[in-house]
Amino acid sequence: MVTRRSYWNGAYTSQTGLVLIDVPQLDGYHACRERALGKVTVHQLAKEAGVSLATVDRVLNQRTGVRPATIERVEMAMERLDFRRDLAAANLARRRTYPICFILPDGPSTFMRGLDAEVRSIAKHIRQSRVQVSVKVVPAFDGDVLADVIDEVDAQEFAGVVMVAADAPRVRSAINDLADRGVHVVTLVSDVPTARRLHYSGIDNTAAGRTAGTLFGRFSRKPGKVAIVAGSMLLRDHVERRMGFEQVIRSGFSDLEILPPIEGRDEAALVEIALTKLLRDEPDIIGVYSLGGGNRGVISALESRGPDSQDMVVIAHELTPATRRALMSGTIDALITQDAGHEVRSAIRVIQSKIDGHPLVPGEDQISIDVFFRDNLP
Amino acid sequence: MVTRRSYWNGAYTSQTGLVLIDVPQLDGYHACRERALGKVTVHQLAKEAGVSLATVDRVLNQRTGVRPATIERVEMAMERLDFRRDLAAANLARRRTYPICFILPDGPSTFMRGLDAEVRSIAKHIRQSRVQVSVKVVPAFDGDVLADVIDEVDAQEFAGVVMVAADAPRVRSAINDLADRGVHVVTLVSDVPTARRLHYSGIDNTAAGRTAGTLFGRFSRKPGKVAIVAGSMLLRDHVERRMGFEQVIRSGFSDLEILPPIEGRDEAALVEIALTKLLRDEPDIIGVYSLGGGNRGVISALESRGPDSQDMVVIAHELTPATRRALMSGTIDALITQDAGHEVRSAIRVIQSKIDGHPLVPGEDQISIDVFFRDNLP
DNA sequence: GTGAAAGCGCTAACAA
DNA sequence: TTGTTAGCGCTTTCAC
Repeated sequence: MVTRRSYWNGAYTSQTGLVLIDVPQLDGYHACRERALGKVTVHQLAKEAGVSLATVDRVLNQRTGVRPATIERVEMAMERLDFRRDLAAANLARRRTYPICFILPDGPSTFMRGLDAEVRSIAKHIRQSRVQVSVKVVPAFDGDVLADVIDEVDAQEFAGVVMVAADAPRVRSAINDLADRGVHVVTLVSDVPTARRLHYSGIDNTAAGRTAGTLFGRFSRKPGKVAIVAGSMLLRDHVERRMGFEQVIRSGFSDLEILPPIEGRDEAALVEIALTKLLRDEPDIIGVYSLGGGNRGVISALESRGPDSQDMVVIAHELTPATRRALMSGTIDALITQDAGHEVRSAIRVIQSKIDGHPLVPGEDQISIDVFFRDNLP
Repeated sequence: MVTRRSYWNGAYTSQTGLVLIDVPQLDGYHACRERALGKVTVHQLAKEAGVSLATVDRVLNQRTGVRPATIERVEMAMERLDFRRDLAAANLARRRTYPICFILPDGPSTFMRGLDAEVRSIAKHIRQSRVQVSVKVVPAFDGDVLADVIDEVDAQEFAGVVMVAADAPRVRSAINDLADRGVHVVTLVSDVPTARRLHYSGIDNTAAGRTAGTLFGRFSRKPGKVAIVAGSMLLRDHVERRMGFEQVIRSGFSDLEILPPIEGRDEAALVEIALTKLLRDEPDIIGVYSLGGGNRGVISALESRGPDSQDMVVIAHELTPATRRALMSGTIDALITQDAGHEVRSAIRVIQSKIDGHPLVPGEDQISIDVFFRDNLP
């Protein structure tokens, strides 16, 4: 029998070098079982404190009308019994539901259509957990309509609103008004950091742009010009990606010159025409960075040029059937993406835990930037 | 007033181009509110079907002892009322809990210590949702002890077991036995694909290795040799990463020669000595790929060499204080990582939904490969 | 200020 | 084969 210190904490003894700890206390092997069976309830808590259920509940929910001395007694008892209230039971008794509204942009963007589909799919799957999801679709690239729609949201009807937010002044104040009406607002994919939204569920787009910049710089083998293709500069995500990209290229790869962006409003045909023209006019272009809108147009423009495009460095955002194909064929070198499903689920959980008044499990709100090459496509 | 088809589905009419849909049916603006208020319960269902609560319950839970005709009647009523049972209420009545045991490797690995801490933190945060997490720590790199510990798991005590699994024959059969005893087994970080585990919660390590290979190949500017540093080849994760890496280098970057791996068992000191020696003996080494164990040793070996290391391509796995610093300082060029918190939460959810007999929300079990450069560190 | 009692939506004895 | 009834753990009237 050997006794030794383990690397992390505490000591253990056994031939197998095994240790079993109940979380968070280190009270030995049987801790788990005891706790599992002897779940402490409000009844036991009331008995221990020598008060009634109602009083326990008042203390638990910090309601008024309880003598300080009584509060003290209940809290002591909670401490002694290691009481934790059962959230599910509490919510059942409260008949609490989570009515959430998603506001998503309409338009031809494959990414946005996918996001929409994701929301509906998730909505369907979580209806048994009292989450009721509605979806509103608004015209893309129109901050005023978006602001109108936000203004129209009935604060009695929805506890939370999740939106792909355009960063326009009217939108910002509409978000603030909505928050003031007591609705939890979460921005999705594209943020309005200066508005009083509860949370932003999306990637750090500046970091994503920097990632694209690093990849671009290190993949390219000769000096030259870089074409940028954007959807619109109304959504902050593209603005930030471009900024991050420029930061890295300017500071680390000064032999590359970034051209002014083509704004294609997610319309593949427009993008294709504009990019084809640009590639013809500027023979020094050594690569393309597509911020996310109109990828199909980028791909067409590149592929119809033929072998000239072969040694171009092409980096794009979002994983769609088109970009996947282009990545496999070599037209695109790397894809920076975000998992729309993660973002939607995370947004819902943030609102849920806010309503529950229960802290979010740490990290539950983190959305990471995915990078794909032809070799690691899922 | 304009009527037009939207891009995704159905039609909408309004000046603002706004549409509000309840999921999943498109039954107009008020659908959400109606459903929110008029939640269908087993009582209403029983009344509608003209049977008792108990019978409804029998049908709902597919218990025996109900006449086919009665089943039919209840199911028709469910259909008619669009009934969905409230999972939380059901689990409350059942007094269902989720006792889950994590089996994690001991040892100096910063990643594993972080994983351990993550499990404990998450465990603490989800206790109010009837999830009871225990942690066992076993010596790393010892398949036999791991198998013993798995054999010792009490199937009455734990509904699920999550483990960082060594891929050894005894471990595989221990997992199968455990599964046969009715315990849901989830592998974490490193898989045993041939065992009857319910799920693997971790990244695709072959794809991760391929990603490393692509980055390495494209970042390197001259032919030469590549040093590989591994923890141990008992865990499948390192084996697979190496395989993926070699695939890409062999097929796409044939001017690079991969050296046999250094096995450091996560011991920084050992790794440092071995790598220092290797770098001295093989002057043609143009870069290092560290599969994940002993990164601190890799960094020390590289940094103590001084300026010679500057133009080396260095790719490593896992984000720790040491690798973060090295990435910032330029010693490491890219980091391939996994989010331990995501993996742990995902593992728990998979087990929970299995116990609930409720399908997992799609994508909830997906773990993505993160790629970090100095420019996009979180 | 405090307590008794009736639910929340579902399950599970135990009868019938 | 079916129904009645008493909970699960917590909240919430409404009395005292």
